[in-house]
Amino acid sequence: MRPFESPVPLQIDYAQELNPQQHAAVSAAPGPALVIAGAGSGKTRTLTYRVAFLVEHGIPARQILLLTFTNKAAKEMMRRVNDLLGADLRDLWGGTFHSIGARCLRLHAERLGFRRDFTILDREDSRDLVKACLGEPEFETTDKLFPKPDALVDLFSLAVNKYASLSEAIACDYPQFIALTSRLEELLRHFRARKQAANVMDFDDLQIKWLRLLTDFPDVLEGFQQRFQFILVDEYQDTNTIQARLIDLLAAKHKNLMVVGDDSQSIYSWRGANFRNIIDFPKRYPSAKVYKIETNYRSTPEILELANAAIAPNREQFEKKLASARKSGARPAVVPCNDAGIQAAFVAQRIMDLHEEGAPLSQMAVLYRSHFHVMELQLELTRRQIPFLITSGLRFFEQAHIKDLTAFLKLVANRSDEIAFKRLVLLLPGVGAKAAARLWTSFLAQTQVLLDGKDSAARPKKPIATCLQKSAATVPKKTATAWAQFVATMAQIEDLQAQPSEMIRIIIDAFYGDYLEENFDNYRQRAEDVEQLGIFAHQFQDLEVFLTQLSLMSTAETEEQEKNKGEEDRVRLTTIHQAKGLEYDVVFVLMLCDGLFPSTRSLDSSDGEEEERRLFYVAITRARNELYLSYPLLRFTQSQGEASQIPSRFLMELPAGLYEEWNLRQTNFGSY
DNA sequence: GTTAGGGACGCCGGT
DNA sequence: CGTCCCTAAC
Repeated sequence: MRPFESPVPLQIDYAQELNPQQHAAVSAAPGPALVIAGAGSGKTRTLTYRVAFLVEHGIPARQILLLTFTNKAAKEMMRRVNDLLGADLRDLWGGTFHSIGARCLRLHAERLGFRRDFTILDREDSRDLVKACLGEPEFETTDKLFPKPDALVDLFSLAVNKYASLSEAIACDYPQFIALTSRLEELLRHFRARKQAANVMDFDDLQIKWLRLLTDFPDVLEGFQQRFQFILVDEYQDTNTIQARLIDLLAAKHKNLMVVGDDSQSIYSWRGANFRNIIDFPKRYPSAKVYKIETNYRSTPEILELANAAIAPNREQFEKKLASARKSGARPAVVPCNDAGIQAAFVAQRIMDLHEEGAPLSQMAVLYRSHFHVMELQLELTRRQIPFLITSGLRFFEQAHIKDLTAFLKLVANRSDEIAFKRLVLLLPGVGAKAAARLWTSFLAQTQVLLDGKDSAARPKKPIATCLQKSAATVPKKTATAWAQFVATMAQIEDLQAQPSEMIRIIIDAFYGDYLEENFDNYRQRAEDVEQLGIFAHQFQDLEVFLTQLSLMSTAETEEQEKNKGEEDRVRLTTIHQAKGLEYDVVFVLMLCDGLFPSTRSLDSSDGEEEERRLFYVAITRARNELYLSYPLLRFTQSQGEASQIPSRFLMELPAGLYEEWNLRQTNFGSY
């Protein structure tokens, strides 16, 4: 394809609104391009303008595919393009690899032996299903060392994400299970068969089956290649092997592929991300143009210098030098504290001081390596009544009560969903694992009674409630009342023809409200959450779309809902992983002790330390104006009680001139 | 034979 | 804070 010639006068003055490096990338000629965009250099801005640039040059929105790390990022970019151009971007496909995968798979599920109304399993669901497989007679074991369902799910997932066979994954990452390889392979076969029978896909299936769809069905591949003439990928450094192959296949025809990333911010190798994808991109695409964007608009020179020094020990990276465009500010502070309690007190006090000087709480963030590092601080903030917003380990919709509710909807959408079914009947008093399994068998038989005979497609589906009714023989006596209530609820919601918010209303009124009240002390809080879910559901007319969205929404996105609850000014508490792409005026990084950050478990592999260092780099570069790096000298541990801590090796690596060491004892220790 | 409740232990990260 | 295992109760 020839370089872009503007057929019409352009609305946007690109050279004016972008710096020269950004402008070069945005106006790149068609063909493969790699954009190395350092932290805070306007990566999102560059991608946004690139989309606008394409649209202005007459590329129809439906021919553009935009793959991002979160759905929120995709939405945000499309909104910004819309603001820039006023163009209609509804036809532009933008989202995460998982959500775009789900979309493609829905179009062609039959080719892979699934129906297009498949539902999506989260990690817990997968674990439940693996557990169910382990309950089959052939897998019964008394071996205490046999891997737990959690470990099995991890193992199966890692194999997929590394695009390796199970035996390769075992040999490479779980050598302790080598002797079990053939049994585990058999188990995996069962697990897969059961997923297919239940018409469900887990997160990994949304990638691997999408890839299979493209490799096994040339006509399908051809269709997508034809459609997606321009492909843009954000956060390319965090793609795994499958995702890189997906992109390569989709772009193979037109080769109009622009990938954007920062090799220094690759922090997801533990879930299969392959950092070689970005390093080797120029080798895979010899004609690729490489653009570097190296001006940082976010951080003060002091913070940026510290960041550059922090990442310097890493061997493998693209040569680049980030320079700050900002005026000088305060040097970052390194703050040793006696213990985690003092550390929490220090952070809380500092937050209060800054807030009194006029800094909004919402512009401050506390970052940490692992969720449990923040416990003491939560207590301290609560004690001092400093409002905070925490992105905890559990996402909103992974909470039991939210999952209970969605299980109703999932079963309506996909009556083969064994996992949803069992979850629901387990809510009933007197029903445990055994009764649930019996009920499922009998329910399954009932749903299939109508399938014999001819032309099942033309026949109206037998209502779920009727199938349940006919399974009632296997219900324990004391469950009878609850069972009737359950069946009645199901009868009501399946009449509604895909009105998610209506369904939720009925489930709460007819069944789940009572259940919450009987089973939980904090039922009010939980009831409020499910109400919230009902409100969120208002935006959706279509049940499948709603469920897909819900399954694939990240923590950050669910918080959008939370935010609407109160406009209160709050400090942000988050893991570094979840803070990716975000920025704050003031950043605190906690628990910089060797063994916690870098974490011991990451140091098994030689690449582990480099990845932890990149994580440290990501943490530092979230800060605009002020940065505090703290660690406790003593820490209470499970095994040894009070143990003295060694400061993180990442702190030791920093040249002393780049930070200021605070001594809480000498200064105003009393107030901390 | 099952289910329900209580106590002990262990924790990296997330679509 | 949540999962697992054990034991009491049905």
